[in-house]
Order: sequence, then C-alpha cells, then structure tokens
Amino acid sequence: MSHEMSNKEIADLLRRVAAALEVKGKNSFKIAAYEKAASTIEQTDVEIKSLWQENRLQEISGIGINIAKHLNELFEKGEVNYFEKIFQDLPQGMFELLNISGIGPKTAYKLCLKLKIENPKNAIDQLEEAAKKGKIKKIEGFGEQSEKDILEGIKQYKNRDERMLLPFAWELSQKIINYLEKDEKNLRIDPLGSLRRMSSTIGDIDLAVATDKPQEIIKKFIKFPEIKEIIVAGKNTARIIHQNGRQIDLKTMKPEAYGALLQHFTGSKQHNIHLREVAIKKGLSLSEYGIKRQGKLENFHFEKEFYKALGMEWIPPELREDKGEIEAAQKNKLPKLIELKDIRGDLHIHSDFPIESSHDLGADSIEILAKKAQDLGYEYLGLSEHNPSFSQHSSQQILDILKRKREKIDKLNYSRTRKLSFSIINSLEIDIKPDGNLAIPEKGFDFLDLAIASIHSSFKMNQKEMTKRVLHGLVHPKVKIFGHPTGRKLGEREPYNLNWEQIFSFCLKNNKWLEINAFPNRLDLPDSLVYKAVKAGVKMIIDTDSHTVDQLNLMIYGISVARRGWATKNDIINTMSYNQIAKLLNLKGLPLSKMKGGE
DNA sequence: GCCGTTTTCGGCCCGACTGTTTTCAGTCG
Repeated sequence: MSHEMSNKEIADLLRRVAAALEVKGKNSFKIAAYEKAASTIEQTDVEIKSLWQENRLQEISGIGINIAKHLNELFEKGEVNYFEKIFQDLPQGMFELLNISGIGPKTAYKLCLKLKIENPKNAIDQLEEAAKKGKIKKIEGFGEQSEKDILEGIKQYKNRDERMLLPFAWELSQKIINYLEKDEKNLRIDPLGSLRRMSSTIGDIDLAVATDKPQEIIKKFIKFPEIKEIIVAGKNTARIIHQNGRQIDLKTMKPEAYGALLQHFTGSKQHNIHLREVAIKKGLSLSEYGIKRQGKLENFHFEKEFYKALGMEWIPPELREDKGEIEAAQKNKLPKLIELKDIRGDLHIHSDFPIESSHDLGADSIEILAKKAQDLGYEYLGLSEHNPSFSQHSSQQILDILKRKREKIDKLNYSRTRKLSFSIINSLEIDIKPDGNLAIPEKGFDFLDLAIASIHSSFKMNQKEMTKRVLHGLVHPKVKIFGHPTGRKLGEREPYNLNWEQIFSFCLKNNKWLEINAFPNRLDLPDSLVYKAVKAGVKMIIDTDSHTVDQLNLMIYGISVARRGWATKNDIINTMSYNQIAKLLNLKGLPLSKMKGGE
C-alpha cells in the first residue's frame, strides 16, 4: 500500500513523473521542479508520510501547493490520478531503462517503442538481447556506436557496486594523493564531489591536481601500483579502474585557474545552482573555468577568491548542500565548525572485559585501549561494553559482573603507575527493551558512572510506540547518551521510526545527549538530523563505538558528520575537559588539575 | 511546478561531450 511508501519510493515516483513529462515535451522548469522535489524528499530524514499527517508537506523546500496536493492524494487513495494519466500512454519498461547510464527519458521511450519493450521486469534483458542481435543500430537516430554504448551501460549496470562507505573511499583517495605527492613539492591535490564534502557514502572517486605539467602528473597517475585498468589517459584528465573495481578520475588544471575547477567539481549540484543564481543577479556567470564578467573570463587560484568575488566568505565543503550556507556566507555568519583537535575523549568503547553479553565483545584490553586514547591526546575514555545478557543471568549474576568491572576500573584509575592526566570512565551500553525498560537491574546503576541506552532489537515498531520506548529508556538519571539514535546501517538497514521533535525536546529538557556514532556503516545520527539537533539546541557526543584499538581512529568520520550538520565545538559534549564532564556526571574522585600536581 | 530583502508574475545554472547529424538533441555532472 502507498501508506507504507518510503521516502525513497516517493522520490522514485516523482522522478518517473519528471521523466514522463520530459518525453511529452513539457515545460523544462516543471520537469526540474519534480526532480528537485524528488531529491529533497530523498534526503529528508523525517518520513514524508508523517509530515503529511501533520499537514506540513509544504515546509519542505521544493514542495509547493501542487505537488503537496498530489502527495495528499497518494496517501489518501494510494495513487494519483494526474500521475496515472501521464503514465497511461507510456511503456512502463522505459523507467527501468533509465537506470542505464547514457539513456535518458527520450531515448528510453524511443527504444521501448521501437523494440516493443513493455514489461519493466525484463526491460533491460530485452534491451540487451536487441542490442546483441544488432537491432538497435538500425533504429533511426542510433548507430553502431550507440549500440555498443548501450551494451557497455548494461554491463556496468549489472556489475554495479553499492556506494562506498566514506572511510573506505577517503583512505583510498589519501593513498593516491600520497603517491602523487611523493617527490613533488607543494602540489595541490584535492578529492572532489561527495568525497570532499564528506558524505556518508561515495560513488566514484574524483581527484583534482593544480599543475602546469598535466602530462607528467597523468603519466604518474596511470602508473599507480594498484591499477587494474587504464580507461583513458588524455591531455588533462585520466580515468583508471582500481583493483577493487572502483573507477577513479583525475582532472588537472593550471594553478591560476584551479580555484574555480575545485569549486565546480566539489558541488553539490544544488549548492552550485544556487551560487549561479546569486552570480546572475550580479551580472556574472560561473563555470569550472572561472567567472565571466561582461563576457570576460576571470581566473582564480583559490576557492577563497572565487567565493569572495561572489560577495561571500569561503564555505567549508561539508556545508555545500544548499541548506542556508550561501545566505550565511553572504552575511559572514557561517558557524565555526568543530574540528578533530577539539575532541578530548571517547565515551563509547568496547573492551574485551568478560562482560558476558549476548552482543559482541571488543577485541582489546582496557589497558591497550587506555594507552591508545592517551596517544591520541585524550583526557578520558569511557568503557561501555554491552550489558550482560538478561536471559542468561540472574539479577545477582549481572550485579556481580558489573561490580567486577567497577573494581577493575577503579584499580586502574587509582594505580600509582597510571598517567595522572587521564581517567577511565565506567560506562555501559544498555539495551532498551521493547517495553522501554533497560536491561540491567536498578541496583546495577550504582556501579556505573554513566550509561548509554541503545536499541538492538524489535526495529519495526510504529513511530508512536518506538518514540515512547526510547523516551522511557532515557529516563534514568545515569543514562546520559542515546546511542546510534536512528539505528540505520548504511546499505543494510533503514532507520527505525521516531518522532524527532519529541526526542529533541526531551533531550533538551532532561539534559540527555544524542550520540554521533562514527562507526563507518552507522554514521548515526545522520548529518541531516545533526543539523536539526543543532538548531534545536540539543547537545551531542561523538563516539567511535570501537571494538578494536585501531577503531579509535574513526573519530574523524564522526567529526565530518558533525560538521555536515553545522555543529560547533559547543554543540559537542566530548570537547569538554575531564573536569567539566566529571561535574556533569557527578563523579566522585579527584579532579585532574589536583592530580596533575603530582606529576 | 516553485518561489520571492529586486518580483504573487515572470523568471528559473552551465558547459562539455557524444553520436548522428549537416546544425543539433540528449545526457551528464
């Protein structure tokens, strides 16, 4: 039923409408309007259906009176009369063909018509068969080459990979950058696109280099040791396939014009569109080559000058999503975003302490983890293993385990050999059971400095029940953190359904913190909810959820999520010193400054 | 179809690439 339609499915429907309108040669701005509505809906983290229930559809930018009316009909009746009419005389198979790179609406329509492709289920297979039989090149407007391109496109589609997780793409790009930088001094190399903007998932890796000798750089690039295949090595650009199957593009530009190139290919698309609208009003025209003023092209060494020429301060790439950053930059009011160096501790870490949980244990000892945290310059580390399993233990057994962990941590904290500028905080990640109760006995809290409450089961409750469950789970005064709050796993599991306004106002009122979990397939809160939490004044904490010692390095990806959500140092709890945190948690024991006196 | 510290009407981003064409339409980022 349409009432169960996800945002993604609604976005797909609107894209099909846009494609259909294009085939019919309708006004291109109307088509663009449907596409814009589709992409905003796709990026919205609140369910469109619940916004509709609250009569708030038009609060979404790109949804006006008409599309709101159509969506209303969709939710009420399961279909939209106007859409059905548009689709009526079109072959349904054409929408499948749009997945093939190089095939747009008009091509898809023509192919379906000429090849009598109707059924979406086997549309691509039918197309492939026709291409193999040489039927496509005979169609007017197609030729030998386009038939070959279609076969290649189908092959790519069938082999397509899911998008890469940010950390994976980031590390690969850094490896190539390090390789290219070797023996070259002062070379400017940057990732482009969603990678430079630090989106949670990345399609292809694109890099740019500022150079007067593009040939030398490209020659070196195509000798990168991990190359599987060189697709093209031209005068100024090159494309290779990495041994892992990923495509990597390199663009070069002379240094004096590099600023515009970098800006252009960093995007996002919506950011650039908005920027060009600003430019037009100033009588300017933007492109990857620079800014045209009365037909004359100006070059830019650096992005900073480029933005300045448009009357605004430089905008950090993470903010370039057209969420108000351009207006803020015009007024010189961009937030001072949090940085990695602001972080003073990590409060969600799993050690190998035998906690006897039904969930996974960490791989490394408390001592090793504490050493690593100190190497990172942290003042504190919060050990928060999963709670001992509820069904396998009696209450007394759970209390005994928690007591043993408390004693171990106390011993480490008060041992004479420990560095005095560092503290271990005794935490626990506790399941919020489906009824909203927490999975340890009340007395167990006496052993804890604080607790993280998280959902690890029954993900499919409706919004009202799930929200009630979470709010109940956060009530206990020792529970300060709501762990990986949406429960999403990128490419694997959708977020569960929560009423975020209620969660935000509860957290604000009761001084609870939302976690930004930096684990690669979580990155949860997602950036869009961080943005809303910041606006609502809710505090957050960036944790790595490490299960091995190396994973403490993942903090940078949590930072990137926070930055994409406009978070400053003040929005993030673990930028505080140990003494400030200890005060918030009512921890007994010596403050660090006094202990430091002994050093 | 959307949107508004230039507008409730009249605008709406830009350029490259490609293949099939004799001047351009479609697609992409």
